[in-house]
Amino acid sequence: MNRITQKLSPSLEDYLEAVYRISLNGKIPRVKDISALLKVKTPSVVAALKALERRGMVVHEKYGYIELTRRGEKEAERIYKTHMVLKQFFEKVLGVDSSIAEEDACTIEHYLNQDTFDRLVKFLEFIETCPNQTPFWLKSFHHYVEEGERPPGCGKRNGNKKEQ
Amino acid sequence: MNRITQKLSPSLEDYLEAVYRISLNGKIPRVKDISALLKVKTPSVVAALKALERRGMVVHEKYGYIELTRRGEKEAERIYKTHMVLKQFFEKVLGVDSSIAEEDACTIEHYLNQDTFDRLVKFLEFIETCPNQTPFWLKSFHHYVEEGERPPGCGKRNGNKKEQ
DNA sequence: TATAAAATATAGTCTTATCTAACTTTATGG
DNA sequence: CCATAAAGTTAGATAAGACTATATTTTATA
Repeated sequence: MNRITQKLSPSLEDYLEAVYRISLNGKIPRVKDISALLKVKTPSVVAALKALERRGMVVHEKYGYIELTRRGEKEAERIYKTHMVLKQFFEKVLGVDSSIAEEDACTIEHYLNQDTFDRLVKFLEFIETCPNQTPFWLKSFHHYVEEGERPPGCGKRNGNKKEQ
Repeated sequence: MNRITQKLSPSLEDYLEAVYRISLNGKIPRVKDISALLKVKTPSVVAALKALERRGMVVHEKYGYIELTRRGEKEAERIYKTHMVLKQFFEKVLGVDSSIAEEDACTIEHYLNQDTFDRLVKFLEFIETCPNQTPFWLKSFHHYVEEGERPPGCGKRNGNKKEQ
């Protein structure tokens, strides 16, 4: 049976990511752990691992070890990074609850274009490298969300010079 | 056959949105238009319309008119709004190309939590209602993306007072 | 170390969503 | 007004991804 090169489906990406995350936690990934993490039954896991194996992403010996290949690890890393970036954005920028941010990140990670991802990374970078701990505009936005109006002094700088 | 109340699948949401968008353009939606818009074959459209009808979202008479129900229109509106908000964010904030922004919006619209959506709306609102045409920080971000470094004077305000 | 329990695997079913091929209805231009 | 083209529908195939029920293997324990 030849190897399949096609892009992974969202579902298979989830399984791959699960293997990766369990490994990150220092555990040896078992079918049961994956099934618990993704809330699916074990036969679904076995089927998915078989599909991932056909795609050269994991090695899975019957009743035995589950390991990422080089390719699988790189791919899982990419997905996981996207996940973390999205979660960070939802939580830290938009101020969404941690659990909802997690949920959204978990689905959207499969659909974000590379370019969009790159720019989102830059956006977070831009915020983090601000000379202030948290940029004033971001504090203002959070104030705006909580109070329904901009804080005093927000947007009083550059442009709109008449008002300064 | 009883009506199904379950949430629509991403695929059905796409069909519903397609009907809505064609109607918005002042056209009477035809199977062929939907198939062209979504790049699927006409039998897929017919099957989807049947499923949407079972869910009380459209009325479709054989060989005849396709119309949104009240419920269908409300739902389509919600999806379309999400689409537009996402596209706006990708394009205007992140600076992603129009076609990629469209593509990402088109998939992600199906997966965004209400709360995340609400905050994204507020975020765009926050930007649009800035006393300046475009907030300084947003210009700075775009500069940062283009040039690889923050423009002079970025982040020199409030907090970090020692450096001011 | 035999056996029960836990983990894993297989077989087979169901649903969703797509397709192609073939058929039916509607629209249109001589 | 009717022949033919265009549009729409039906039937049947296929693939993915989940499930249940059952079988098999491994592990733990009495």
